[in-house]
Amino acid sequence: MFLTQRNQYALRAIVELARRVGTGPVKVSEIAKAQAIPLRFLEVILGQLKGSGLVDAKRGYYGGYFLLRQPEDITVGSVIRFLQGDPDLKECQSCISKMQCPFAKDCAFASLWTRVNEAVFTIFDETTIKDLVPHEPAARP
Amino acid sequence: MFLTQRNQYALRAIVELARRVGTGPVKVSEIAKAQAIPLRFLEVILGQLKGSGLVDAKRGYYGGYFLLRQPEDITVGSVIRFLQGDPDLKECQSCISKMQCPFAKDCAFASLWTRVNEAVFTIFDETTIKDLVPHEPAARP
DNA sequence: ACTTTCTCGACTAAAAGAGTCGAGAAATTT
DNA sequence: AAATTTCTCGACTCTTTTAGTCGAGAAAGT
Repeated sequence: MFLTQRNQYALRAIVELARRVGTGPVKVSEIAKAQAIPLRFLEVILGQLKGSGLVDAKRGYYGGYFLLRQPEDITVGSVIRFLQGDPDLKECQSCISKMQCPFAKDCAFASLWTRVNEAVFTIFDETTIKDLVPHEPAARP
Repeated sequence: MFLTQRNQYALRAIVELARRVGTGPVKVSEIAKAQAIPLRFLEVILGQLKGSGLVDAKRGYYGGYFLLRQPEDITVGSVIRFLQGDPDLKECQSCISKMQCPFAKDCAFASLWTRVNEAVFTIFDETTIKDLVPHEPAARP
């Protein structure tokens, strides 16, 4: 509803990396399998994610992807902001014409969109990847 | 960002009707002109909106669309909910597979989406169409 | 009758989203 | 060095969604 399939894949891929922190680079194929994401598509997505500075990759036999920060230091907001490449939220999306909005700064729609956006990102910014890593059910003694 | 062009048209059409409350039915062509919305497209949109019980129309010479409630009694939330026809938010959009999510009710993603959705609709539900009607700049004395 | 304006369904076009593919480059192993 | 593994890059296709159009018909008013 708020995120495209692609962006959810990206988020889940990062969560998968977070789950495996400390075990060395994780192969795209492993992530794809664990998260049931189409392999070739995931390659593209992870390639993009490298540009964010949040993850990096290594090639070759022991290659794979890994996080550049601790899961608790990566917010969902930062990931989403990177993926969406901040759109011109300054522009009132609902005004008849960008240049002709007679109410400019006080446009009621603009204010509404801004408030909604802030509410959403408040939540995204206070949620970290660590918060999204599922807790394994405690092993039976 | 959150609403399609179409749904923004719908909201703006309702706002336009609100602006003209008390002046009798408003023709689609007038709304289209005032809000710079493609006429034929707006016809479709308003046709759909009739199903919401928020607006109704009358045909013929003095025909046009009009609100069935006061602008302050129509929330943005109710309009959007109608336009989007509530999607299965109960389903976790981010789990690998709808039926195979191992964390079911406690899935961290599901909780996140729910919270975001609630935050958004809290704002939408406390904003009425009246709030969106622009205040005419006070006439010079 | 005649005009106006909504009404209905089908239809087309454009854009975004999802997913695929082949060939190449860096690491590692043998 | 040769073979293997795995990431890398750009282009490409397929599908779905969104946007927008159109013609003919039905109610309301003059």
